[in-house]
Amino acid sequence: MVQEEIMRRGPWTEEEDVQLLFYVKLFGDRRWDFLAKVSVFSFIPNNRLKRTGKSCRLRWVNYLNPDLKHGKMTPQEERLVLELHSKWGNRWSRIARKIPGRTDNEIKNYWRTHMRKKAQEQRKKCSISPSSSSSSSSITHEENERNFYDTGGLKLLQVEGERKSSDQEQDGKSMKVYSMDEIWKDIELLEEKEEKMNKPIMGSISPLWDYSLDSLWKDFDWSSFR
DNA sequence: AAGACCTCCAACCGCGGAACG
DNA sequence: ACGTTCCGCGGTTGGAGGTCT
Repeated sequence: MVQEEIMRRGPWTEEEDVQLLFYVKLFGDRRWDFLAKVSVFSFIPNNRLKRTGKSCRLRWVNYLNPDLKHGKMTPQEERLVLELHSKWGNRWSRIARKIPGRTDNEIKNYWRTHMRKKAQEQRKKCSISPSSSSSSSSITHEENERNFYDTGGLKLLQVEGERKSSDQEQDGKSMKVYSMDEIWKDIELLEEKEEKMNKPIMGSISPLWDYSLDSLWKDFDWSSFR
């Protein structure tokens, strides 16, 4: 299609963000393809959003949505991710739904980088103590690392004695680490503190976000949104 | 100082499934 | 029932910025 040829790709500009916010405000955050198509034919030349519906949705879901938190994962959130991943595996969107303000992409990225680190540390341990890799095991370190991602790092975490395994869960034995209630309580406490101090504890917010997009939120009347 | 390497994360791709005509 | 369109998900990639040597 000719239209696809003029579609922009790559990083979003601030101008595009503003345009997307405008169209989301106008049409809601559901009909992405429609939104993208309509925006291309805008009568206002500078307001034409040359992006696919898919790209628009991604930008909104992962960045522009005002419900999102930005910044580092808190220890509470990290624990929650571990807990939920051990339960559900790589069901990122499902995990994300249980962690307010975090996206599946964010959690996925977090998991990949942090769990890779853990896997590498584990690999080091393996190489230091070759006895641990018995001759009966034909699993290479690379495979081990891959297994770590695929299984949610359960095997390696078991070695570390940090977390319970889903196998155990299936056996009906539950090794208590942190209950969901405890985690949620932790988050609530943290948020309470945050309110009292009138200062966000939940991660550092990107200066760009703070600086340029803040004004956008003010301009939009989110209460009437959808 | 500078090049190599690493980490992080935004964005893309491909696929499956739901919705709709 | 079937084909088409759209949406959402999980996996992957690439670039920017940071750290190491």
